[in-house]
Amino acid sequence: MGPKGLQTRSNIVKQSLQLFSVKGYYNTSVSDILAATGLTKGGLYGHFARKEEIWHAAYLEGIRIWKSIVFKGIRNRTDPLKRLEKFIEMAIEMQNNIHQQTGHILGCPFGNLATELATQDETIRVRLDHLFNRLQKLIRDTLQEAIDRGDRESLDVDATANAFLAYFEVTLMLAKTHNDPQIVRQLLPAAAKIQL
Amino acid sequence: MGPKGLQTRSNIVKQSLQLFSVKGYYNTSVSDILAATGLTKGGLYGHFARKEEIWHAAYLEGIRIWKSIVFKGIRNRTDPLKRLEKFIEMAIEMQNNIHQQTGHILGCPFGNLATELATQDETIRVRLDHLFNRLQKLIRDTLQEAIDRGDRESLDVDATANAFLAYFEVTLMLAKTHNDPQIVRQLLPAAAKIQL
DNA sequence: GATTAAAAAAAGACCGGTCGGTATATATTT
DNA sequence: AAATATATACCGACCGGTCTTTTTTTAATC
Repeated sequence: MGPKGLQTRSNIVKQSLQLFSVKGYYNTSVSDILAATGLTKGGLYGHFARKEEIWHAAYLEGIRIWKSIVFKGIRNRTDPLKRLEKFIEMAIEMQNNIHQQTGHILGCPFGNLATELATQDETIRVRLDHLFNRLQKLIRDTLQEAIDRGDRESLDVDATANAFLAYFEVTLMLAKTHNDPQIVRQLLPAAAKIQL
Repeated sequence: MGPKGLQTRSNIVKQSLQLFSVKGYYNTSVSDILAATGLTKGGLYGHFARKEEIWHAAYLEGIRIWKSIVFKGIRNRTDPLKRLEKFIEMAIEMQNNIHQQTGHILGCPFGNLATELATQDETIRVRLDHLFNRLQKLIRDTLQEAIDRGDRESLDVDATANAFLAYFEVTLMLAKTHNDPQIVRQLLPAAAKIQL
């Protein structure tokens, strides 16, 4: 695979991620991807054998991007509670960016996937289950670290981590139905402050 | 429309609601509905002109059923906080029933709709926005009633109502990815107790 | 730096199947 | 007998995917 091929493949993944995020998996057709990339069938299927494989590559790319954004402002911060606040900030910024690009509030891409595909595809369901478990563990560990450092009085780490995730997901969902980027800015930090 | 027709129509709605709930809107084909009802195209399209109309009827039926279940154990209770607890109980029971029938945890049907269709269909998005606003108002009013009665010390009604809804939605979503009806029984009341 | 042949990439025609939806004829209720 | 309900056959469009041909890129040679 030469440099040209790699670039095209990368573009397929990028455009597909956008489409799957906005339209969902079933409602995104291969033709949509062709239109977005400017390719034809032959060109596309030279890179991926099935639509499902395109989705998988886009999924991995989505996680990569998400990590890079969310953890960008988090490294080098020693205060664990500040890390959680920064996490919220980055999530808000991310939604705003996507809103500017697409005109839509998309919500949490992984929550969306869970909703659409968890009852349809067992492999995807298991993958998402792991993802959410890891995210919950990350939040729990961060809270525990805050307690150990003495930044916080003791609290129910499990319940608080669940609450944190819950605010996060549902705020994004409500922002989506409300179709208003402002509501994320208002709801998410306000709700998070109850627990932090 | 004679009694026979009414019964057939009712069955179409019932089966479609089941299918849309499990498979989502785009992934449910008219053929799926034909197979579930035992009808043929002619029979079906005598009752509904478009797939979208079937969905709309199923949506209204879904709200009707949801209300009947959730409010069943709520009427005649004067204690507002007990009503919220009963609300949670009924939601758990509902998920368990559906799990027994379908083998799946489906999550909140309205949350699912919001996720799949809010960015696709503006009419549906607005409808769901109203629905969630009403639900949030209902929770706020119930909390305020508890305060007014002196059952509860003063609290941030807005934030607590948002938290309540958040726990509710996200617990159902995690139950879906975890594919375990038990987790609803564990997570939902535990999380709710933080606020109530 | 131009020439060239092999390899990679993309185009385009085509496949069977399914999509949502229609028109008309036939049963079945009323 | 009239009205209602259902079956059957069919429509064009699009679905995801394959196959063969053409173009373009790549790397080695001069």
